[in-house]
Amino acid sequence: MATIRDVAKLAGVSVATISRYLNKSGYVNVETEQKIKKAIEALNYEPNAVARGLAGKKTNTIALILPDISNPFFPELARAVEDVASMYGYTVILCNSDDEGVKEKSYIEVLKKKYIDGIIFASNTLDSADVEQMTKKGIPVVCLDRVPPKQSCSVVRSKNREGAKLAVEHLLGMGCRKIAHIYGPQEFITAKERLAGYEESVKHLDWYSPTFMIQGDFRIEGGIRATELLMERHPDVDAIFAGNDLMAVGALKALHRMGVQVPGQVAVCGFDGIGMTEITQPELTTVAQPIYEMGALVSRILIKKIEGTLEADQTYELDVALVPRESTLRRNGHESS
Amino acid sequence: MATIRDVAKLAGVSVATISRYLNKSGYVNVETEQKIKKAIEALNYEPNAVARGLAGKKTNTIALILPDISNPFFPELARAVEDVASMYGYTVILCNSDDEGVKEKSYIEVLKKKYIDGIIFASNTLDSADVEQMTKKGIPVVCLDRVPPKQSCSVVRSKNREGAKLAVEHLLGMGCRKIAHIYGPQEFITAKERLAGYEESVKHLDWYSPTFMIQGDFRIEGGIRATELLMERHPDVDAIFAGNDLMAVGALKALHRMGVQVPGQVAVCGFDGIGMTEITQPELTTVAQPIYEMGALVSRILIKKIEGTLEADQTYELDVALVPRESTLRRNGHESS
DNA sequence: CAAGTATGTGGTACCGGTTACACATACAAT
DNA sequence: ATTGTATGTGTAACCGGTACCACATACTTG
Repeated sequence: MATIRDVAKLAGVSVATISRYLNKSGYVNVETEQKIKKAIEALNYEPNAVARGLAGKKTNTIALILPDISNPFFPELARAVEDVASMYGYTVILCNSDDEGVKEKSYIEVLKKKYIDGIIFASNTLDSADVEQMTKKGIPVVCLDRVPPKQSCSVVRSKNREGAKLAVEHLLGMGCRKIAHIYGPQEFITAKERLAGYEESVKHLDWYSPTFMIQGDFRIEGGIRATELLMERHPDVDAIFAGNDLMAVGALKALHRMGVQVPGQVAVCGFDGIGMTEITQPELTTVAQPIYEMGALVSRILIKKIEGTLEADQTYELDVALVPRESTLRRNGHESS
Repeated sequence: MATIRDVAKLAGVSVATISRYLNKSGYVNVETEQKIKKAIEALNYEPNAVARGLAGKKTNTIALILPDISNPFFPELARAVEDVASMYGYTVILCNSDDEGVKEKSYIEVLKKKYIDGIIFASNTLDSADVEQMTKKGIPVVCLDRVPPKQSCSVVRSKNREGAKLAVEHLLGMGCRKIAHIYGPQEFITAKERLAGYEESVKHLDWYSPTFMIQGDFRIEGGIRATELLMERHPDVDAIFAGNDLMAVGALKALHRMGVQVPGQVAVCGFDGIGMTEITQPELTTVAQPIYEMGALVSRILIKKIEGTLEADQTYELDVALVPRESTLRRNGHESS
């Protein structure tokens, strides 16, 4: 591998000139430029990114810390992040935290040592102190969907509360009368907000009772168990709004096992808009987040922060959209109990 | 951030000694060791990975090049790769090639400049010349499921041909009489081998005809179209073996739309064992590859190659297993045509 | 007692870039 | 003629480590 000094020698100029040429910083004579071009060509020279990183403290690398890439929500997000990053010349490091603080911290340690340019957090646990510490040290951070208590970094999120309301309204519009909610772990702000949105939408209804709200775990298994519990407790529910799609899938599975017709007897609505919702039978109505857009946005924001094009930290709230599918399809408003 | 020179000064020794201490290379007196420890503690010193990379040409970073992380086969794989990598102190860079040679090459360029320690290819296009060129330059490469023509690197794959036979035998055992196959793009060796396995298993049967083999695209959409075509051409098939799970899902969808009962009228079997197979209705029988194990293995092999613990390139063939589920469940052997 | 070996440490070149600064020249404005 | 500004280039320190080599001691061993 040729080095910048080889190029300098061959072109008959100094390394400084080569460097200026490469980075388009400072003056370079047109003729000199030609000579340099030829030399680079001849030597097949490629500047060494590590040396650049050391000298310039910039590695063109960002990290994406998420709970688990095998969670179906994240692949699309990761794809978006990487697409945008590579468009801007950045490389993406993947980290699975399992939502464990210890793992997150240890990743951060390593990433700092590697002069990573910035971090995207789609993982939960770290508090605003951690984030502040990062930004203090000059490492830009952008959070996704999980807000540190005090606003200490840019955040991209979507309208969970509104989404939950959309879901409830849709179900009501479909003629459902008793709508239960399976909510996710309350450490997750998304779970909390969706629950809040649900509660707000239904608390004024005459059938309302806290017993219609059941805890799940944001995974299929938890959706199954919650549904079993729910149907035992309230055989009269005619709709389930799950806090995410995985639990909705669980609900579908559980109902199917119990021989309950979906949407005939019970309608089911999820949240997130992951691809899975299109392959269930019946296909799942869901409140879709613009997952790809979120990833692309979060990536773009991070890069802007890195490159100094972005001033203040900001929160970006993206719209969600109800995607009506078969799992909530009812002919008219009067099939319920 | 403290540097090694700061530590040296505080501990009253030279940087060489600090370096020896850090890397456990060469002698360090026990007392000196104590002093160094204290100094490191006091300064909160963390060795700079980039500087190390430059000096030692080792970055403790590997790259995973795959077609698309949003393809449901890959998240689990990526997770396994990253788990093992992080266990050994390596960091993983994610690259989506979309199976396009241009993108692959451009990733490789960047990765080389970054002194990446090794690459895992789960992407298709590059030929053995490319791979050889890499290994010549000292960058270890391990391929997954996609074999370069000439063995020029270690390969992890699974028994596609045998898997296809398992599938056919299973379907025959379930009493199916006319088994069709939707095969994937023949650029993929996996598609080719599965098709070959199918053909071998059925060609001696009296109903055998090439018209039972239909091209798909390894995605849901292609599975749907292939199934439509197939059912039109052969309304008498009673089983579909799809070359991967996504196409099997497509088959399921298409059959459902046509009002064909699964498994009653047509049994469906997939290949891969992705999570999706458990959420379809009916749940999908599939020939499962040990996806996580494959990822873990490929990662472990790469790291061994990097660290020189591994001598010769080798091909690892992993077993597949038929996972019988509802989509092929038939009471007895005589429901067919 | 001389030579050999294990232990312990420091000096410094090097990895391959970036960049501050000094210096040189050309041309325009005062 | 003098000052100023834009253009163009080179020297060398620096980023923060690694590692080769020289050198100093302390014990063995023949």
